[in-house]
Amino acid sequence: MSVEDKDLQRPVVKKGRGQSGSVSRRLILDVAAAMFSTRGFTETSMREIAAKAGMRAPSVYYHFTSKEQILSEILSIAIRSTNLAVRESVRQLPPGATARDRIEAAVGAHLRSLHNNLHYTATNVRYQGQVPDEVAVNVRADRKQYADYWQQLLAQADASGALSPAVNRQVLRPLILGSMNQTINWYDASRGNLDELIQTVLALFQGMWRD
Amino acid sequence: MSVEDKDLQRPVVKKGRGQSGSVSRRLILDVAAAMFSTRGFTETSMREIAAKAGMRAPSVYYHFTSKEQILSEILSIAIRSTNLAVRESVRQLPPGATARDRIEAAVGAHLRSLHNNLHYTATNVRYQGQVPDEVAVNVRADRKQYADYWQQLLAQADASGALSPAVNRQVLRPLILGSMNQTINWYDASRGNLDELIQTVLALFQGMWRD
DNA sequence: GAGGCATCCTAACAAGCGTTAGGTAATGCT
DNA sequence: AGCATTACCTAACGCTTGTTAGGATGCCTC
Repeated sequence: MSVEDKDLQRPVVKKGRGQSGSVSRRLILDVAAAMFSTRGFTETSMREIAAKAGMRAPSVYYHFTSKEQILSEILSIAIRSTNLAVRESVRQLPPGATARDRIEAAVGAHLRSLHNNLHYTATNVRYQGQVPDEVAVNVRADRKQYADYWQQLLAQADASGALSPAVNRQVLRPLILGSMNQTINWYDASRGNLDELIQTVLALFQGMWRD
Repeated sequence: MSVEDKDLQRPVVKKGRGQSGSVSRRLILDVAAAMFSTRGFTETSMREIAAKAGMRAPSVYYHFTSKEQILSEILSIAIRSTNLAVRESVRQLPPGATARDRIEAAVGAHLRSLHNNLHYTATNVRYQGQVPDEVAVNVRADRKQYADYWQQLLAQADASGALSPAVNRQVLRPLILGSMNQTINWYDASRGNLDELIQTVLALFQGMWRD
């Protein structure tokens, strides 16, 4: 499953003189995500985004009301797809799964989601510190929801006595999530496949468990 | 020891109509680092940097040849000070120190250096993926030198059989360094003091060691 | 006290930015 | 055939940007 699959159910109707509307929209998001994640938001101009999408800058405004809306939508897609993938992977665990099983499944799903929709998630990681404008209030809500889910996973593990007493509960979640997110800056297939990365992360983090 | 101490040996001479030259220079670097790390490089204008340094934009060009030179200098200061602090902390270890002792000392020194000169190092972490222009060739050299030092520490640990066979050697170094660097995005004193963070990181990474 | 240098200033430039206004071509519907 | 709608276009706006040119001011030296 790629980033988002809505408006792909009905056969795409094509009017106008260019592409179908939803196709162009998605194309703009794709090229914008690619440029935002590599060059940066302010460093990428609407004219460049438009050019890579096969149109001129003002035409982009037919699909989006502003440059910031493009960013906001990219961030939402990134957060929601990861959120969904992680929850789904935990949900599919067998009934007898322990808290540790759940967290390890979540780690794998998070890393897989990160590197599958790399441009979207990399944009999100890059602009997690601060979104340019106040426009992204819903983005902050999405982020909080995902953070809360992890907090819940960790709280369950803690309650079941699975966590090592040596790790500070206050820093564990951001430390784990930050470690995984940072991999988008350096990891590529030349360092081994994704499963190897996941296994190494799980092995490295073994210190979080009680013995 | 703060970020850099050169031109503080001779008594600062004051001519001209403003501050001493080296004082203004350093002030510009400080305010620029603060703004680059929080708002971003392109998002920060020369006029804003100048205003926070108590002058007008063109006056900045008396001290620096371009905006990118300011960034380049901030990055160099960040990398070199961390490089120095980490090597120094390893060097001060007692003679009988193991490879694991050395790496754990390096982890502590790296985190301490990160959060001591936060604005400089945060700027460096933020723009590690790609420095805006080709100007930063020396920056890349500094980075490589530091990365090589870590590679050497890890190679020694591996040679002495200290590393767990479960961790992939290809990804260990960027994974560890990235995990630590990412802490600048969320860690502050409200989550406990720095020593607690260091202890938790060391505890979390326990999985990298054999048994 | 005059010259020289260090440190700032004002004014202004060209280029690029996000965005708006208003027009045009291509398709589907009736 | 004609109309409405969709999806693009060109032209241009006001604004901000990094940077340069040239000048003023204050301290130090002789």
